[in-house]
Amino acid sequence: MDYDFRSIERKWQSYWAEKQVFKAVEDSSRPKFYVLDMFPYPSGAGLHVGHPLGYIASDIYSRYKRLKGFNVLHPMGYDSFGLPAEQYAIQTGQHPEITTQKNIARYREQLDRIGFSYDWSREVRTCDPAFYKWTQWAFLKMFDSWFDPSLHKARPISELIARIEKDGYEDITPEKWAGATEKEKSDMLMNYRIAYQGETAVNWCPELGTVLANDEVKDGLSVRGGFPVEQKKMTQWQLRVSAYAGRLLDSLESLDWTDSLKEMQRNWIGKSEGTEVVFQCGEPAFPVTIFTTRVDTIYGVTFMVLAPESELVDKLTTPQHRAEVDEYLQYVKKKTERERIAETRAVTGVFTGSYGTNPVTGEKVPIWISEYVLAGYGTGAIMAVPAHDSRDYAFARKFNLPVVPIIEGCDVSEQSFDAKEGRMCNSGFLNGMDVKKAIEAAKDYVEEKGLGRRKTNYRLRDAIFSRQRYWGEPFPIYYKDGIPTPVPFDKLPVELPEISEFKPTSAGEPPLARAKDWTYEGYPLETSTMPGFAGSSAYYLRYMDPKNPDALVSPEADGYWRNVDLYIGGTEHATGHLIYSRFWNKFLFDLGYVCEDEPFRKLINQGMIQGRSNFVYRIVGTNTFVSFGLKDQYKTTEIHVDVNIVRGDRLDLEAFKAWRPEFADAEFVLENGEYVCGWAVEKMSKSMFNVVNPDDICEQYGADTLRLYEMFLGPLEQSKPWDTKGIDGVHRFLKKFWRMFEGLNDAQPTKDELKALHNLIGKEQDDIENFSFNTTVSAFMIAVNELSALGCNKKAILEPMVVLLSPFAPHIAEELWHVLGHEGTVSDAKFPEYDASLTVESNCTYAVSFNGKTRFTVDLPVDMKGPEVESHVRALEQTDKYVGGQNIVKVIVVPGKIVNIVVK
RNA sequence: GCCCUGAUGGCGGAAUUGGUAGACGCGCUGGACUCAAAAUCCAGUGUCCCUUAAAGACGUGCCGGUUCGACCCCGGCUUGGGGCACCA
Repeated sequence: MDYDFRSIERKWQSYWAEKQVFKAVEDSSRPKFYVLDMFPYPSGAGLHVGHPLGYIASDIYSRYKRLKGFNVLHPMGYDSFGLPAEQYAIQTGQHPEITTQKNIARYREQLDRIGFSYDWSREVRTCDPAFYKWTQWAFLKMFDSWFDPSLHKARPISELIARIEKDGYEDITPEKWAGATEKEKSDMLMNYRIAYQGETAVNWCPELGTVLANDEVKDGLSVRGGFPVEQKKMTQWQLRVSAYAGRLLDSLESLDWTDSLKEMQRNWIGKSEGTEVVFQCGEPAFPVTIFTTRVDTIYGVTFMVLAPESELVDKLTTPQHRAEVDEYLQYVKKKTERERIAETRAVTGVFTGSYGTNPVTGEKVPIWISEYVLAGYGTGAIMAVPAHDSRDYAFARKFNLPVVPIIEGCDVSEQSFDAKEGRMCNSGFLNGMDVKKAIEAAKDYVEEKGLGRRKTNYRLRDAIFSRQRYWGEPFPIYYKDGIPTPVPFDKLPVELPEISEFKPTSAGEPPLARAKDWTYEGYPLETSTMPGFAGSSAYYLRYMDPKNPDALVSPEADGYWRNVDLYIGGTEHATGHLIYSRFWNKFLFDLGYVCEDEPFRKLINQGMIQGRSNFVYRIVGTNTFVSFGLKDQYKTTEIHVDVNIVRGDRLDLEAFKAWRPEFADAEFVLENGEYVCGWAVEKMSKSMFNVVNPDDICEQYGADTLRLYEMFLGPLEQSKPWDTKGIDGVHRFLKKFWRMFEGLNDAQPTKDELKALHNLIGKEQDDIENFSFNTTVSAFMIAVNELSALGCNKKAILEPMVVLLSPFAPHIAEELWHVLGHEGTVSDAKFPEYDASLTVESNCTYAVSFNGKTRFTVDLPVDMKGPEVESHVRALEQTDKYVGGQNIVKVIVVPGKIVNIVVK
């Protein structure tokens, strides 16, 4: 009987689907385990062989956990709102809904062929109104909340109102509040809401006609599409993510994520502890607060700088300098973000004509304006210490401002001295102190004298939440007499309206402005939509209770599944989705809707699978192609050739002629009768003709082979090129395993057979827990080689082997499970018990050497590990028989060979 | 510029974390089976010296150090990948 993987896989895939084998049901008698994949955006191109890598890994882990007795939740869905579908709609007029549904169907088909153990009854789609109802709900909850800085958590806005009415809050007195109009009250509260509307400089992408979040922009270009992005001041919905910066940073500690990913988040959040200091500025003088992390350098201040966008610019510009300043502001305004990056570190600026007073020295320093100071960070104003800050230094040199060093012996003739080391000088009460001490002493001094206070700043900005687009969640907000007002919860969802065209209106309004009757109770609804990350921020919660019409997730379901135990996905979401989701979850946690503060306990980033491209070499001016080894004898051009007509770097000549009409009459210069192609590792993409479709692999080798091979390719977290060449090895292994079931018998296993099996059990358990799937596959091959060399076809050995294989190659495992005479499914089996004593021989004689010379022999159990052997030999030492009273420092064992004893 | 991260045969990669470097797979070479091919099986396969073997020497990007012992730890480079980049 041959290994007919096609019919086996078809059979078991439909069995799993019909019997709903992987349906997860809350069950408090069993421990839960939640394994999640980052759900895909269903693009038109379909899946290539690189996409399922993480899905296969998470599936193996899920199936393994099931064998270990866990109640596993392993769902899948689609992140189905987004720009590509809408861009496609604008070009073709095809409704995004239609293309999205089509792409989802195609994705599902491809996923199903690989044999995943998803509970499809829990599928979610972010573009489904029943799903985005809860995205809108969360937004309204944020609108209806404020961040209480004394509690460090979100509270209902009603509590803030009560507090204002009673005692006032910040600059809102009870009298001011009582006398305000509805509109004025709404404006005041906007400054505190977690979801709020505010005017800020935003990333505006004219080509896409929308604003973008910081993580959606790279090098001044949009991540989607690569279009230029410029800074523009606009009123937009925003989420007060920055309020959570401290908590997002602190609880990073508790997460089981890779260091590099945590580091990326730390950098993105960008905590810096410093001091705010007040300088009296202008004429007549008024206070200006600056932020610095180096108050200790305050004696070295020789000028101040304002951001061009700062409100202080206008106040501090003297009439004599007005024209010059205006000209500079115009110049800055015209520049796009991209130009700013292109002219890196071009030093520009202008003098305001005003002076500020150093509160410590009483000295007057000039106030300048420069684009190197950012309006959005700190206070938009700085004190400049050119001797000890490289940016201030460059500015001082350009505009001939004085440079005053305040650290003993530092040389500032060529560059600034930025290091926080040395001894202070020229600094009054700080003189003689070590810099690190001086930083603290200066902070204390400033606070004591009432000149300023300690302050922690974060780089993390609030998230811009509006997109001037169609294919996203509509805001449940309408404008009643110009006041943003929430649509009541029981009227959610606010469904996306049908529109005729998906472009912005000619007046530049978002596409929703085209919708007929886009109103609520006669008032206009918000016309922008939510960004892509809105729908993906809480989807993992919805999987816990996907059909619930009354809550995002019921307290029962949430209390059982709690949070994601294992999350697998790409590193590209490090500063986007993974920050927003954590923020979103913390917000819901504050309000008591979820029971865990963090959404993803452990996170693994799978590496990318790159493409391996092949090339042919056409002799210039001909239609003759020369083989790789001979190409240097001719003048050739390198042409990408479809990797699917190349096998082992040998070109299929007939397939090549049929590939493109222009190659139909191609001629070849061969070496040893073959055409050898060149190759290179590149990104997997259509244009490189190196895309390998998982469907083709499933057709040719089967899903089990694909799964094993993707894991065998290398460590999960590492990027590696796909090379179909090696796949025969794992396919051969499966065939070999299959053949072992011919002549199955009930004989008692021998010791060697048991050893091979238990070695594998131990190895697989360790490896899977460490996500080292590639070495597990190797271990399997070793075990099967050993067992087949022993001629083993005994049930007692093969039955546990089938269970061990089932997470990796589930289809063949199910089939063999039935060959062994079982009913039901192998996923109901138990993971075999590991008996360590079986994997080793009882005793072994070692030569004991000291400094390379054999001293004596000793009998030791071979499974003794280093420390055990050490204590064993130490015990021998007590008898004074072996080492002659010398002190043993360390004992090293190499099985079957030498024990090296280090003595003192 | 700063922060992560990697570098091991012809190739993908192992190495119990300081203890036999190169597991496993691919490829290659030779052999068995076959009229032949495919499939399958067996043997060999880091480099150098050598007709071969034994034996030996060398060998984990480079230079140096610690150690009885280093792919692993320390210092200094070279280089691939990723992230951040006027954040005061």
